[in-house]
Amino acid sequence: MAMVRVVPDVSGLDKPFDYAVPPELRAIRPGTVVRVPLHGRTVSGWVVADGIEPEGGLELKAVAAVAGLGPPPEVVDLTAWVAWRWAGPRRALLRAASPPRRLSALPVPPAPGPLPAVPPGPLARAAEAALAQPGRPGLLVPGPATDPLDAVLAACARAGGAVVVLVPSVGWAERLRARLARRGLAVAGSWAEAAAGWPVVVGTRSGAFAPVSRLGAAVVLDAHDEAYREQRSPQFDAATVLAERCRRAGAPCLLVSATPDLAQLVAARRVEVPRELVRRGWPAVRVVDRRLADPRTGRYSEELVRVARAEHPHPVVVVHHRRGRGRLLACAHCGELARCERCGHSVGEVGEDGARLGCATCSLERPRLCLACGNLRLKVLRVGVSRVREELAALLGREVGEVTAEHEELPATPVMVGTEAVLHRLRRASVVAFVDFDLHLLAPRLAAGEHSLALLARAGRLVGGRGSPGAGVVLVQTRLPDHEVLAAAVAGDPDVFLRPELELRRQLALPPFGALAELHGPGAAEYAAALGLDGAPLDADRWLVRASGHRELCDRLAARPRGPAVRVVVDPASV
DNA sequence: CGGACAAGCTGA
DNA sequence: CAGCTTGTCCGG
Repeated sequence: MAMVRVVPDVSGLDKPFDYAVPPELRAIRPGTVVRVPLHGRTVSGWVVADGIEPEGGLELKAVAAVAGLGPPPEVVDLTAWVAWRWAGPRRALLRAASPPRRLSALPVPPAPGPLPAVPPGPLARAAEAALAQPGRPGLLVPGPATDPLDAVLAACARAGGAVVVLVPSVGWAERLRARLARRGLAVAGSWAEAAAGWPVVVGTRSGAFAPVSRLGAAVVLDAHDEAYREQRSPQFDAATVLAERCRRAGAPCLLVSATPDLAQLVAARRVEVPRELVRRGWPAVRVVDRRLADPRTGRYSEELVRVARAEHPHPVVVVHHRRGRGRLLACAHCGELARCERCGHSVGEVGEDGARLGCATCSLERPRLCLACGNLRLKVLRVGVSRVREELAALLGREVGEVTAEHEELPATPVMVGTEAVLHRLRRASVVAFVDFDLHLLAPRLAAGEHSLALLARAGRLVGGRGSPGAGVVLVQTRLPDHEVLAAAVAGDPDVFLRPELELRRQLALPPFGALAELHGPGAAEYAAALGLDGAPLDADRWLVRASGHRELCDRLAARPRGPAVRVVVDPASV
């Protein structure tokens, strides 16, 4: 009797089990969703392998039923690699690769239409050159405001299988689907259509597992975007997953990013985009040196006030990366930092007028006074968005709106203040001004520079490329005016930052040279020791381990099963 | 995860 | 020592 290996859809259980396949269930193949008996109950699971050889003396139970369609066999194999690469359970990946609801039949695919013509133009030519060589992914680095559509069309114009296109957000996916449909391409709008053979699939993060069985090519737009990183374990990066999938399928993979991350820069084959196209895709960036500014005169430069007062066709967006009002306070009398008495984290002003103090970590609130000396006068060391909004409204003498991830509606005011969320939610601006860019440049994480440059690129998309009609300006207030990130943005050339940064990482043997994993939980120290890797504690129950590469790191992690007392993040972003 | 079973604690 | 809690193991 045929036998299959099944990964049960049971959380906390990351282990395959073997079952016999009764003759009447012959539709079973890797990927099929089945019902199987396990420990006295019947659970769902995925077939991950067939043709299993019986092990001596073990009486196998039989698969109870076929529950529906699942990922194609190549994707099932891919989930095993992803589980290894990010040291996490396979079940979550099989879920991401499966239809959202039970599905037992596929629609009839559309008749193959004519392939779109490759649009003339330098971006399409560069994309074609990159797509001509499978193996390593090709990397295109246009400007952030350069429309990447031609690169996508160049991929779609290649025959030989379905094209998978990834974009970072759902909204972008919808817009791109509509644009491709207008050019006569049949774009899959569901799991079933992708599985049935629609020629183009546009998706977000989980699109890397799209159920296409004949992959022709793949394109990842804004390949550096943090949205490609899964938040739950295993915390895979969809761009890396799709590149590996292409490698296995022998299909070309095209990464497109104005600000590629260093790992992609090393892993991919760079295909040059004409210099002038790149430069025109970067916004005009004005760096405002705040080194000589008196901290007491406020945090708004003359330039910022001038542009905010002027009339513009689109909003002026002021970006500040902390929510709330006063975010860090100290006693004006004794200098003690205002901290939470329960958890020790800093407390900020909460409520309409900031009359109370609240903890963002444990949400405990207390009256606005110093715990050390009882003084009622606290001074604000770091302000939040609400405070910036109040100050700007007073300074400009006009109404100023506020946008954070929490505000449902976008304000209609010509000037608005927001956290980074505003750059995701707004499509167009005349000015994007960063109040304190040093918060980004000096953020305590390895990729602070890359993220800062990506932030400027995103702002550039709102104001438009330099020289394009109606283009605005990105204004950056900083005390680090010579920082390479700013020099790169001003020059419209990311390599000004990326080259020296890559060299620095090489010298320090930091990623992308070598691989890191963060372990946390009460058992982190013990587990770090058991791995036999170079390790260092970060704090009470967080450890960082380092290996020569992912092969060594992931093999060690896979070889040593861990208890629930340790959580593992491969390629941690927070370091 | 969730059931099975063993070992530990409590009270009469 | 029954009756209950807590912990550990295991599932095909």
